[in-house]
Amino acid sequence: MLRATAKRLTRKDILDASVGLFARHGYEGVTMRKIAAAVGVQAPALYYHFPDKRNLYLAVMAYAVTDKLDSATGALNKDGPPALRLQEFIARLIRDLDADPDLLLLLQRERLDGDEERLKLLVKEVFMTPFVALIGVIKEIAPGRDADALLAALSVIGLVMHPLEARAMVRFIPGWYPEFNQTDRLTHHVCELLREGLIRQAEKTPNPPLV
Amino acid sequence: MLRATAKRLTRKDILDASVGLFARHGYEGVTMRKIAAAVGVQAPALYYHFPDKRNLYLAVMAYAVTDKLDSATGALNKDGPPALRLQEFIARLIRDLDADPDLLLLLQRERLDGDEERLKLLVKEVFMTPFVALIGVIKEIAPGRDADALLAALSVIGLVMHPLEARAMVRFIPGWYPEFNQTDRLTHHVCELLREGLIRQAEKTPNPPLV
DNA sequence: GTCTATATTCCGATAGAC
DNA sequence: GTCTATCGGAATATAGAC
Repeated sequence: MLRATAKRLTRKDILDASVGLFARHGYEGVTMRKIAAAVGVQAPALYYHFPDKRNLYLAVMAYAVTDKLDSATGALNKDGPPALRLQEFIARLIRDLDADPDLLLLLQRERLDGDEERLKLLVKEVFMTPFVALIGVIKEIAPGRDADALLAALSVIGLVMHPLEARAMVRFIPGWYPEFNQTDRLTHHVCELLREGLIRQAEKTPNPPLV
Repeated sequence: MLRATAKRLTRKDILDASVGLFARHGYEGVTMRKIAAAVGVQAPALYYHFPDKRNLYLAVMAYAVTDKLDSATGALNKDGPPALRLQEFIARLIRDLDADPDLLLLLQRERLDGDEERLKLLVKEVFMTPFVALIGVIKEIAPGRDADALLAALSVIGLVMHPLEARAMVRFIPGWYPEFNQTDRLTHHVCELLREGLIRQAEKTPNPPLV
């Protein structure tokens, strides 16, 4: 019940109440009645503001993702050494995704449920600009390997998103501690992995003994 | 219509027809009628084999994930240098996830929709063993950094899964070519990233010129 | 072991009063 | 701009014939 006092609904009231519901339960798992209850009205009131459920969902998606990657993207377009710009991008992306769990959930759901048209639109309006900038920075960092820059950009995004996406499950792994959820720790780990790799020490130790 | 000739249904017929439906549309997006249609029977026939929709879904999950990570896990437990075991694990995991798109989709959906109890069970029955083995190998590779081994294991999984999960969207990025879907190319890229890092060249080039 | 028929509930969406 | 009342359809699940 978001409207304790106000009498009239605004479009934004409905969107604010809907984002979390669609993020947690998905499009099919949310009903117009439940949205209405979350806003504090009866279901038909929603149809004054949105023509149908699908259009409400599309508006929610647009509302939830708009400008959310701008800060991280800005780090890529700054001046300075590309390696530092990349690390600042990672730090900001982790910070912003951690601060907005609904955004992370909606992106995952859209990846699963979006049809070709919706996925193409999401890429065009949200991911294209940061992703292309990320590829550019990676090409600056490793000029000789342009062909793999797109895969490397995907790897960076995966290093950032997967630990956040896996939070609900990984806490059941033995050896997990709540500190692993700290964003600065994840940022530090990802940046160090990108700087040092993971299995360089083994390369330096020729022929480890067979166990 | 899977049963062109056979008269009687088996439990396995229903599971085979259900896996793809739940993977593509999610629990709420699939109806007992649609499952029945895919099997080639009327909906009530399903209730002879499963008590309700929820139990059918749980059986589908168990059926879809059982033993699917055994090959990759086996690579971790072999003899030999840990760095090679890790790379063989990555190669097998990418190969097996690529070969079974329904598995990848179901795991993502369960991560989003599973309640605490179901997530805990999934970790215990599916992810615990390979994940702990992966952590062990990583500790062998980088003995000095045990505290970060869990984060490193998460990173490895993210490097493998994210490019596969993002396939539906990444093809709309300029510069993408179908060859990026080749599993051996992804495997090679991930292993090289883990060996070499991504921004080492920049470290070796002190003070790159400001653009 | 599967069918037809159906009970019950809930869905998205509309009509019309206020 | 929101309400009550309701339509038409589809959902899960059951009953009972065969």
